[in-house]
Amino acid sequence: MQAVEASGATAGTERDAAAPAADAAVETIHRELTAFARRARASAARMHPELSLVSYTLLGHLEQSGGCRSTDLADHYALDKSTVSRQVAALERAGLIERRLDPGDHRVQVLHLTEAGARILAQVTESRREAFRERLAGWPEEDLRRFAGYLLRYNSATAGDR
Amino acid sequence: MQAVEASGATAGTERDAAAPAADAAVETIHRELTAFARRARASAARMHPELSLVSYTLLGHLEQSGGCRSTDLADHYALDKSTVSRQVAALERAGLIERRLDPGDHRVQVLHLTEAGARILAQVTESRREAFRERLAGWPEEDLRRFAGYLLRYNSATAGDR
DNA sequence: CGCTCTCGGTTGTAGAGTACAACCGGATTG
DNA sequence: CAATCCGGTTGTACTCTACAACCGAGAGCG
Repeated sequence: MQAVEASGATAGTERDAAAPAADAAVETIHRELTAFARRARASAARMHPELSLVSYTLLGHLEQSGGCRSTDLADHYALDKSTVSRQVAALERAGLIERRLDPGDHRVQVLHLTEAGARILAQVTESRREAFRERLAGWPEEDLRRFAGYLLRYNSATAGDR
Repeated sequence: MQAVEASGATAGTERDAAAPAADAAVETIHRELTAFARRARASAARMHPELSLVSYTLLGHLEQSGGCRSTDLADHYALDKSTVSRQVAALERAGLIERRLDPGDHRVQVLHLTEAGARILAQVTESRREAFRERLAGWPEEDLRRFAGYLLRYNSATAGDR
């Protein structure tokens, strides 16, 4: 890896006089992930006023899973079922998803992307991906792969408890 | 680096038949950062009911800068000045910060951490850091350093436009 | 069968975070 | 001084979210 180090950023707090380098790294990860998170919503909203970050991830999950229940979404994203219910209602109103009654159990409604929903999702995904690609332009492929791997590892470690 | 790769996670969408590996990595980064962001607020709130993610970052900036104006905070975090105004009001009400009139310019009020504010901030930082440390336990130091570096690089690239 | 319990989902209510627009009062400049 | 700029506050409205109460459909049991 190369001159990433002291690129100013928010690196201000010279911490750890005694702590090992690993602690400094953890601190940086903490700070930078936090900074990213704080901006994500607003920037997502700015990029695609039509599809909030939550709606986007919900649609994404629907696509990936090929249809699932509201409860599954709530579990997966650690959201209250009422929240999901309203989000889903909005997405349905917008014509991006549809509900199909489960013939086997009349309590459940299986959610599916509509054609329009799939289209919008693909479009937003592409535009988001493009934005990321731009920001990551110039990174050596090796670094990209490693970065992706780290994020996967980090998120999967935290999937449960957060 | 080691077996981070196909750790299942959300890596589901086997994309890129034709796309280079770099694209796959970008896609993963995109997905995982998004997932992280979506959870951050709620998990932060769960961890420290007393200090929201925004309040936390605001206090952090105050500490780092050693006092600044509301406008600076708004600029730095791409927030509306009204939002910052209310956050600041709340933080002041809670006794975590104080306003000092700039003797040179009676329009500006320089914000400073109070003793209590510094204490709470340190406490929350420590607890957050501990949570991160736990999640990152077992990572080789080399990976931690690289991960931190990547995040710094990523965030500094996006600092302006987002 | 009928009663209770569980479960998926909706609705009522409330609070945080945010933006935009209008405004206020001190500072700057012509 | 008048016009303007600038830091900050207030009014308003909307979204996201949680919690709690509720509804209707299965499931288990006497």
